[in-house]
Amino acid sequence: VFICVLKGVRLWEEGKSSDTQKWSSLEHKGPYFPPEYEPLPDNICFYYDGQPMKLSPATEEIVTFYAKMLDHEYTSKEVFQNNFFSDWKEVRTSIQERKLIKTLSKCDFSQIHKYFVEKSEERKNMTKEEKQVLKEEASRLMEEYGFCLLDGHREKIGNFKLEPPGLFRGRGEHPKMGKLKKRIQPEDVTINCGQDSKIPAPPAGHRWKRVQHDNTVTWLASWLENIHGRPKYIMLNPSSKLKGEKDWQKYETARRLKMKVDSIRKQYRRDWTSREMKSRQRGVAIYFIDKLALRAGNEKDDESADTVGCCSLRVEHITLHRRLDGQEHMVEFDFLGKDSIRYYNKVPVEKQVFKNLKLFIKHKDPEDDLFDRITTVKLNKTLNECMPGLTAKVFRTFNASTTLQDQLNKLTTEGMTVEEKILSYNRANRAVAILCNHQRAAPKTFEKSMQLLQEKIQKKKEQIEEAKKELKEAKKAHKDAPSDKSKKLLEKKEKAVQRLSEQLKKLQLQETDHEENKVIALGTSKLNYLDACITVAWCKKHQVPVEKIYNKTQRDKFAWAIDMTDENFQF
DNA sequence: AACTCTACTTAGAAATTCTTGT
DNA sequence: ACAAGAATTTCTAAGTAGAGTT
Repeated sequence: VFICVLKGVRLWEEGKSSDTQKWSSLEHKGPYFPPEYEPLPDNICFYYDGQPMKLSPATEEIVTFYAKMLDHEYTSKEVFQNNFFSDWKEVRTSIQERKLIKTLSKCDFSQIHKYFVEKSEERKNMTKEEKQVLKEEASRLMEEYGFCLLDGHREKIGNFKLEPPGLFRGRGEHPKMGKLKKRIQPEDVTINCGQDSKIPAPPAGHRWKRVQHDNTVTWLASWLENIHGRPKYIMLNPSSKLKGEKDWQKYETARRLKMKVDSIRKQYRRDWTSREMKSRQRGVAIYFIDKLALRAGNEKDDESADTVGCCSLRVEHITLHRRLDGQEHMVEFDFLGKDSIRYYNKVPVEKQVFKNLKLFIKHKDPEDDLFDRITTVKLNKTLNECMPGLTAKVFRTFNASTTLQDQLNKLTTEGMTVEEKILSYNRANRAVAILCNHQRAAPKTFEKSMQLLQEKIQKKKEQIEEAKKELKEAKKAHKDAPSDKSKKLLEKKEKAVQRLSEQLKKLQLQETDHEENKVIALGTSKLNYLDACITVAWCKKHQVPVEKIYNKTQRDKFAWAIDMTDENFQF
């Protein structure tokens, strides 16, 4: 028995080490700690109920966090104010502070606020030389803390600076907004490094929480963040080999799904008519994930914003329309997804899906789960049985990359200029961003820049009118009294009209592009969902320099694809 | 099977730097 | 040379999902 157990353990360990060992040597300097708090100068003061009040450094620091945010919308929210005030209260040590400060509305941070506004103004107005000094300082820091040695290679770290203390700003209606995010002490930090590497030195007079040598994980340091008590990590930059290989693997999994997707689609359609409710729900859920690129929708606690994904959709998030906009069996989705970004969509669905949805919502309240018989865990288990490595999120990657490839094929033609090809690429990229619902707040300068563009267009149109008039005159002159000179003039005027028309077309194209990008964020899909091999192959096939599509960071991240992809690559 | 813990990817906002037109 | 606007980088929150625990 003993031998069997021993063998079992060995086998398990070997199995584990062969596919979960992430590195064999790892050395780094540990995280960089943000600078200590610098107390306010004596002439800058906090006022309570009209009276100046000197605060202890600890409470003063917290007050500066709030004061700095004063002209941000956040500080006008009651939840934010209450969370801030109660966390601030807990840090107050002096009896005077505890006794006196009773309500936020009597707190006056305006002098402190003004002080920081002026400070940042000063920063902006620094001379070139002063800025250069700062830049060098930063690059020295990067040089010292920004890299690690992993398996003998110098790799860039993604976030070597620890997060400074401040007030927590959640996304959307977050119940914890305004809470104090505490300063991280070395005693909070776990270091992970190679067994025989040099152990990073903690700041003088301090010690690490723990030093471990676990090569089954990729992080260099971790701590528990105090708002939710979740772990945070210091990890490598996407340009690293470790991350790059993982990224490549992700797209290879998505490509395997391509081989399997027909049979999976057949299966979920079959599930729509299953005797079992859970199979029907699973079938419809996977259909949504596949068709609409919805996220899985894990359960979440109520200590965060109320957002949902597919499996956590509630009855109130969909409306069924027998007929809508001239189409049958329409489902109207309206819910807040990740980062409280609104998902709003009206989609026609198969009759059987419509019937099922009606069934799922029967006798339920608006706040009940739409899919009450399934969870993301069960759903992923089913998917994994269809194909090893398949989970809900693979569908997003698969559908995003497939869409890019299809759109690129559709939108690119040989006669196009490089500029037109780039526009096509952006269009294809945009189709993906829309599919994945990647939105952003409209840029503050949007209206202005749009107006500017429209003025330019108007001007161009006037120029064209003018040029046409001149052309007409030239024509007439040439007809009345033909001569070499009149002919030349005519040709010149014709060219001018043509040139101006082209410029107008370009401006109008720009206008469309700009308008369409108003609330669409292209970056997220480009960085996380689109197999870089598709882009690289397209660039090669159509002689578009890859730098026109990928900036430096993106080229670093996708080095693996740029190196190995030829123009015949198919996703 | 529910719950907890952990590790990793994905996300938009904000800050910073670069580019462009004047 | 400089200011405005665009592009890029930084920051860190918020997801997904696997594994372990009860």
